[in-house]
Amino acid sequence: MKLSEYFLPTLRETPAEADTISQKLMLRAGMMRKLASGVYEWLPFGLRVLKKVEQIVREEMDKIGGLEVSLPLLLPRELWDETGRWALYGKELMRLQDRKEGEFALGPTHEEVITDLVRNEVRSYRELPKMFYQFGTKFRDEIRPRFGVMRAREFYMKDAYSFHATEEDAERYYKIVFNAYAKICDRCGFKYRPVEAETGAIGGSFSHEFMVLAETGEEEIVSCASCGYAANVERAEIAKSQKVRENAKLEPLKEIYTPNLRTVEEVGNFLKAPVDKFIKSLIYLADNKPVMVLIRGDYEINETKLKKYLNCNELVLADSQTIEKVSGAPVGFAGPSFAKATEGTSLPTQLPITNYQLPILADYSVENIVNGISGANKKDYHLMNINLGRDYQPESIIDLRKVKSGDFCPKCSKVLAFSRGIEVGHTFKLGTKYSQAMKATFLDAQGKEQYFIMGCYGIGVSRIVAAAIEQSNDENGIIWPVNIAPYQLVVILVNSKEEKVRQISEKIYSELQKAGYEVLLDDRDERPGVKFKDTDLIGIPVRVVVSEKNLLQGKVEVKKRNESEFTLIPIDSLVSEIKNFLT
RNA sequence: CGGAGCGUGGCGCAGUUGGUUUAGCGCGCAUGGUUUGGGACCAUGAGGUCGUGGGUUCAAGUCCCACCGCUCCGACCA
Repeated sequence: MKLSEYFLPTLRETPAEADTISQKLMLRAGMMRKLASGVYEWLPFGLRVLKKVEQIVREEMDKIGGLEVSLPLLLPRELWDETGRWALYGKELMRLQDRKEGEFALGPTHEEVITDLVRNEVRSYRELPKMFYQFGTKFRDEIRPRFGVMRAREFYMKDAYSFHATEEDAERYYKIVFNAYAKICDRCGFKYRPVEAETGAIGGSFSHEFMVLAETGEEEIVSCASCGYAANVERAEIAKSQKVRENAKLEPLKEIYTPNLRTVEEVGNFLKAPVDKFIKSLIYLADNKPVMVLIRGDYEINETKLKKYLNCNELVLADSQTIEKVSGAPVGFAGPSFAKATEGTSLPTQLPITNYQLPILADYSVENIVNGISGANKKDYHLMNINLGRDYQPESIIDLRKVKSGDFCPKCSKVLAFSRGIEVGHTFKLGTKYSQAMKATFLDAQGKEQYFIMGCYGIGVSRIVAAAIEQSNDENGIIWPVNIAPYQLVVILVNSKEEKVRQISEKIYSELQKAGYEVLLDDRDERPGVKFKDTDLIGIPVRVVVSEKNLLQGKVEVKKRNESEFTLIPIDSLVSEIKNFLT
């Protein structure tokens, strides 16, 4: 492609809207433009990268037996009612009506559609397994689109769905997809890590996310260098600590006056007590029903774990009125014990120790707190020497904690390391969640009706493009990994008016093309500085500079984008030597 | 949805105590010329419903009201 005939609107200045590196560089390099919040146009140069990534993904899907299809974007409500997701998916689902007021959604994912197709067309175990995949635009009305195409409302994705006759086969195939995803990340030149993840709105029994490692990533992950355990922090389990409270001497419960002291920190300073003596009592509304959750003062609740345990759709911290209503005290004084003690006295005057109107859940971390401190459910009072079993009793004691630096690996007890990543792929083992809801069955070898066992597997193709930039750039611009570079080579004419320079460059350009390379020819009537700056900005892996000076020796200059040194190569051997620069 | 901010040629911005009545600057763009190894220079020029609607006023980019859009922080979310 000759740049003089191309459309590459590069920008010298960064548009004010951009915050992340990839977004800035995609705008500056003329890859995309924004049409609305979270909605982008892909320009020729950007689309070329997108298509490169798409092709890598397609090849790897085809290798593992995937069958490419193309499913509609406009999805009728009825299908989504079958699985209940019309109601459950929430505001993220873009909804619209047709002229007859029929309701539709713009597809955010296609489990319903593909399951409908398969239940209508696949009857026998003999036809299984089958894996269908597609590339297409997905719509999700993100609450806050950001980071350019990384969290957009409309984005380009590969989604795949597999159907199996048995659990074993589904798991066997899950591993195959997992390996294919790793291969895709390898080919895209990523430093990445697959991690255990939560299944979220898609559902299913287990899942993995493929994280491209980047400081700027949205996701936080933990990993264990010793045994290889890796998980999204949302998911990461906590190793249960040893019980130490046996034989501990229980001091009498005391009520103490703590005027206007609400937080663990304030009360801790006041009482000169360490934070790990505190039982933090949080009141949540789970689908509008209040629940109290206990955790040690220096830890935080992992709301994903809590939500999963409660099996609720919506989980929010309760508002102050609710807190006052259920605890009997303003915010800051709630606690798990509804036993009564009077100030200065040593014994509870009255049990019961639980309040049955308010279910109480506790994290493992409170189990070992002996003679702890909590709110007294009374304005300006806290309780000292509160003890599990004697003064309060949660319904269950489970893992509700968010991992924290210094925590140990749940598998091998070594210290966990924290890092950040960009989620470019997600694999789910779905089981029969969708096939049961949609009555999708086949006949097994015994002639018996069975539900399909399913898996689903997504890759954010547009997100991969941004992730690649996020992971590989410098102050001058993008540095494309060779496999997804829109062009591998650029030939620059130092002075495009020099007849000899022009002739030789055109010749080199066409020879390189004939040799199978994707080449840009910068034949614009611009000064060399402009061309060098643009070449660096758009990140072409190797540049060939043709100048009058070097032509005198019959040579051209070849330089890799990520190196500062160039090499002079005789024109005659350029085509044969160029491959050494592309590794 | 809560908090904050912004909206002025393609991009980045100034102008906002109302009043040089033709709204500026830099970049980019067009034409001509000089240049040609890291974002050149000179000259000439094109390009603006000052986000939208309403109001106040002799007079509104500037003040008031409403709305829309965009961005950031948070909550939330594959």
